[in-house]
Amino acid sequence: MARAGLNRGRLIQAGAELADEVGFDQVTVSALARRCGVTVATLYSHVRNSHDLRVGIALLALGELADEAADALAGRAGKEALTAFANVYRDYAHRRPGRWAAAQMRLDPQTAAGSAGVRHSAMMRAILRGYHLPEPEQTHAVRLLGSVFQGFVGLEMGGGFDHSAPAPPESWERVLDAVDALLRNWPTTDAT
Amino acid sequence: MARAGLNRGRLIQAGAELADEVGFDQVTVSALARRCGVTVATLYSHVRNSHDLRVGIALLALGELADEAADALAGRAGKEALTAFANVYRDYAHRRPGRWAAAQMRLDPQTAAGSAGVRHSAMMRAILRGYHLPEPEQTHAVRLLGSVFQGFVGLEMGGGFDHSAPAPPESWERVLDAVDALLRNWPTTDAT
DNA sequence: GCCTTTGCCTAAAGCCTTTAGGAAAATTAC
DNA sequence: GTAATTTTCCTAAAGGCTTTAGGCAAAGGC
Repeated sequence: MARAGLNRGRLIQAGAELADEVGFDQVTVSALARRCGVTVATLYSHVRNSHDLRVGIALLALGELADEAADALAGRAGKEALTAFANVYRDYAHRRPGRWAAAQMRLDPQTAAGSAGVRHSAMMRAILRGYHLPEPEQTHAVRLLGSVFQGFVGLEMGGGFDHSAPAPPESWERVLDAVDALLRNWPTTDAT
Repeated sequence: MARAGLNRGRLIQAGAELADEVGFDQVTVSALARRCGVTVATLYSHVRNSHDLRVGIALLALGELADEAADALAGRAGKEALTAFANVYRDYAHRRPGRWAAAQMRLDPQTAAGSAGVRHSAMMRAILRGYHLPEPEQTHAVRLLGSVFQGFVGLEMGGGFDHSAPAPPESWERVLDAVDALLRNWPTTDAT
């Protein structure tokens, strides 16, 4: 019967590749079975259901992203760290669009807590240490960073920048400059 | 036969309500037909297909959002304008989660050009006029604004802030303070 | 009252999901 | 080396959602 030797890991890997090729929302149990040269029912012995498959891809993506970010962060601090980290996100989104979309999936609290998502916020906090923000402001700053990265890449990928002139990379650079400047000069609470 | 008197407009309106109730990706032609007490095939005389329906909801949402934003902007400038505008976005997302998700849909260039999306960027530019940025930087600033708003609300809605302490509204306020400060003190290109 | 438009329906084909139950290959155990 | 077990895969089948084709009936204009 010449079996392909599939298992959960291989399947999710293949699912991630499929996502990058055709888009995350086109990742269906049927399409994946077709791609693996196997009947649909087969996949259900490796994966609980469609949602489980998608969550698997999301966790894979979050892990890869955290690994790359950790690598990029090694030995860097300040603006250099900020830029390196941000570029990992953006580059990953361009290089693996389907996986990146998967990483945006809403996960239930349990799953999220066990995901590489926690590593991500830890790294953002590490970057912020180089900017010496007062503690109560750190969380706000982490959220700002996440918002800017997520927001910019999301808009860029979604074609939100396709109608105005400057190419995204130029804006990206200026946005990172701006965020760096902001972190170095974080406004105090009593500002009018 | 006691007909309900449906037409495209009413259908898209109902679709928007359905989206807010069960989530935008649960908006299916079948579900909408069920909700309207009509057979599935009926909807296909009002709407080209599933995608067309979703695009319709997206355009409705973009229009509503632009209207509300324009209202909020009237008679305001500077930080007041920035805050009012930003709050319209965030409030809308909370009040109409399904529509907000619809508004994030990727539209093909044609459709996007004819949508209220252009009003949105015009309003952002109007806000920036109060900050007197040099022209080449304006577009970058518009993109930063969009990124922050989109990013923050997206993360908040996606549960990305559920695991750390301060409630989102507090961070939102601080983030808006920070963005205001940044716009008032936009870094020059030659900064190291 | 007739006619056109508009709203709606039945029927049917195609694809995706998911479960149930069973065969064959690969692995392990004696 | 063979027997038992586990793993991988399959056929079959039921239920949903999408979309097209063709036709009936209500509403409204003339």
